[in-house]
Amino acid sequence: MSEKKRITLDDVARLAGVSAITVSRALRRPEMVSEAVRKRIDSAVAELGYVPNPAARHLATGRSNVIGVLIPSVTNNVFSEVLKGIYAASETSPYDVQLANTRYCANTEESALRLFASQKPAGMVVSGFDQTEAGRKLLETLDCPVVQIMETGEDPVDVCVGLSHFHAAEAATRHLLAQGYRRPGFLGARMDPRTRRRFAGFRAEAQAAGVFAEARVVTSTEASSVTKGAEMLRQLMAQAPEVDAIFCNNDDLALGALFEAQRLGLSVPERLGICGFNDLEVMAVANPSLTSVRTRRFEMGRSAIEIILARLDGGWQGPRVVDLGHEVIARQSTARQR
Amino acid sequence: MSEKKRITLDDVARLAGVSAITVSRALRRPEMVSEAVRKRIDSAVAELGYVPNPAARHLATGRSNVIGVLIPSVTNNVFSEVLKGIYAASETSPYDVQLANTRYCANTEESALRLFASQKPAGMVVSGFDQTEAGRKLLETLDCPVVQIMETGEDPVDVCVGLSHFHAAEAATRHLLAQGYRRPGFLGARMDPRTRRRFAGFRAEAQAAGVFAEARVVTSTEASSVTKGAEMLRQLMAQAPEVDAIFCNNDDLALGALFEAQRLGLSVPERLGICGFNDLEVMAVANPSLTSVRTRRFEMGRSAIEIILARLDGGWQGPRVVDLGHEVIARQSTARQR
DNA sequence: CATCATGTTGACAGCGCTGTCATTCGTCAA
DNA sequence: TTGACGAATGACAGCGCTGTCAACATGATG
Repeated sequence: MSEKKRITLDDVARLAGVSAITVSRALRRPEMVSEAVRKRIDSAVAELGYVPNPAARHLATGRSNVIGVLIPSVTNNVFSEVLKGIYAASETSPYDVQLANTRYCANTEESALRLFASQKPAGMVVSGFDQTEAGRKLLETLDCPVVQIMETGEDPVDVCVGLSHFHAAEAATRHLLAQGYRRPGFLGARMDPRTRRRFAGFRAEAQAAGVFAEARVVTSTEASSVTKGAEMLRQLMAQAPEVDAIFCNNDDLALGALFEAQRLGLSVPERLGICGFNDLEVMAVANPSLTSVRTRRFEMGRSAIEIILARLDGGWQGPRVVDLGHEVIARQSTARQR
Repeated sequence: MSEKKRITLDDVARLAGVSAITVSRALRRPEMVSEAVRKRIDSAVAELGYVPNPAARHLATGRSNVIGVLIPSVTNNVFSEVLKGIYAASETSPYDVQLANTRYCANTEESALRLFASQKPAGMVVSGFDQTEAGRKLLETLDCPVVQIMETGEDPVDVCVGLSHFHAAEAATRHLLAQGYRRPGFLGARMDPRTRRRFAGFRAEAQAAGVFAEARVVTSTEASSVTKGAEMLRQLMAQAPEVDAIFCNNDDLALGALFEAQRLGLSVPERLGICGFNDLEVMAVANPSLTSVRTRRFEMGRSAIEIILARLDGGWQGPRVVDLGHEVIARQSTARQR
């Protein structure tokens, strides 16, 4: 019943009455083959249901059709949006996306990178700018398009697509101050490089206004989560009860903080203003709805792939640094009467 | 500076003073090579930083090192947990996971399957039992371990790991009834096969108790989301205001429904009981905390890969149907005074 | 001492494809 | 008419690895 034998170029060639190499050309650069022959080949391909063997192609060309993607976490909501964009853009391309999880560890990233390098990827997508030195060098010698996502930076390996977390956090803090809050605090979990830059933005803005206090900062090295947000708010209220607003380094923390504030009987936004980061879907629906900073995660993933495809196709005319920007979405959780 | 040349088996062989094939063996079946030679080879490998070329191996063996994973959605929280399990279990193995998105469409799934088939995957993970006929046949002739995840079924292609959505929904409904709710409703988005089975479980249990009413069912073909949950509750309250409890086909809907209930001034759990499905992390922290049905999604992903690895390694002694079960986690949102 | 099983190593071909030539043939200018 | 040239096609080798089988050494056996 099931024919186990693989259908090869030769089979197609025989059926079409041409040589294998011509079939190969007809498939890859149809313009090099006369129309008559191309038609014969196309119908032979269809008749036999021929599918090229990527491994053989890889071996012959020394190039794989893999686009490697290095992200710190598969589960984090933020990255899952990015991934969605990546898959959306790559689906119709002849390239395969291959994911590796760096777990927020530069060394893990480096070894994953090394593994990808051995496959001669068609392109690479990596998160941020905080590679190890060897990792960075590896990326530079990879000889394929490399897109750094999640943030913007001065000197990308090749191209980067993201936003300035520092500026975004500044804007969020500015919003809190504009709403009349005067004793802002900060909740930050995981404290990866981008979280740290957000903290720096918060601090810079708060210090400029003369309202920064170390006691109103609660951080954790653990992963962020809704539960964590609740815990951290409790801790913050214990150590700095005067706090009147919080900037959370992401939406999970903000949501957890909201729930906990309700349990503690702190009215939001009157007694406590809450601002998250990323603007996950839940923020708009929560009760009260939660202020957040919108980041364009889906677009980040999508353009990363689109840039790679454009590069591979000859041209990418865009700039080396693509800033997708940010937008503070003010909602009930910071809508205090001034 | 950067040596572009690939290091091959031959290079290692030359340095170790043996033939290429011996190096190949030392790497794949060390027990077939004498200890002295193995040591020389190992140090040559280390010295040169040799990394095997998977494409060449694939071509020579006719087998790739790819484990194909077909899931309906990359973003859905449920699958991201499963993915995490998959990545966790495959990370240390020599196999590469490759993902394809079926978008809840059997035809998309079939063509992805066809693509994978052409790569001779080492193993396949697919979601559920609702393949097209051709898809099912393809899986059967794939000649590699195939694990169906997300649900249990009578006749898996090979092995399946999941739970009975019907029974889980029955249990949730039983819980609502045991809490004294008498006019239960159902909120269901996306209505994929598993959602439908959950609905069937809800209906069966409600009908058995004589409390099922078609008017208290709200469904949608759109994807589920927190926003959707809010919308659907509003619709339900409009068309069947007598409803006193809802079973939501997943947690996003339940959370959205909770927020909307608060906005509508419906007290939870007194006026309205809410039960979700999957027990995402947020359920325990919400205020009030939300009852849900815990499913072991991480384990599903992990065991799928473990089963494949065991199969490839010679033996998988376990059953063909692995039921990971379910557990109703009762929380405040259904804790009504009887 | 011949015989044989066992353990270790190597030679060789070939997986399916493509890069690099070489070849053929028709066309057009001189 | 001739030569030159470009377009279309093909022959061949080889990408890096492994399956198969042969060769060899070793020590046990009769």
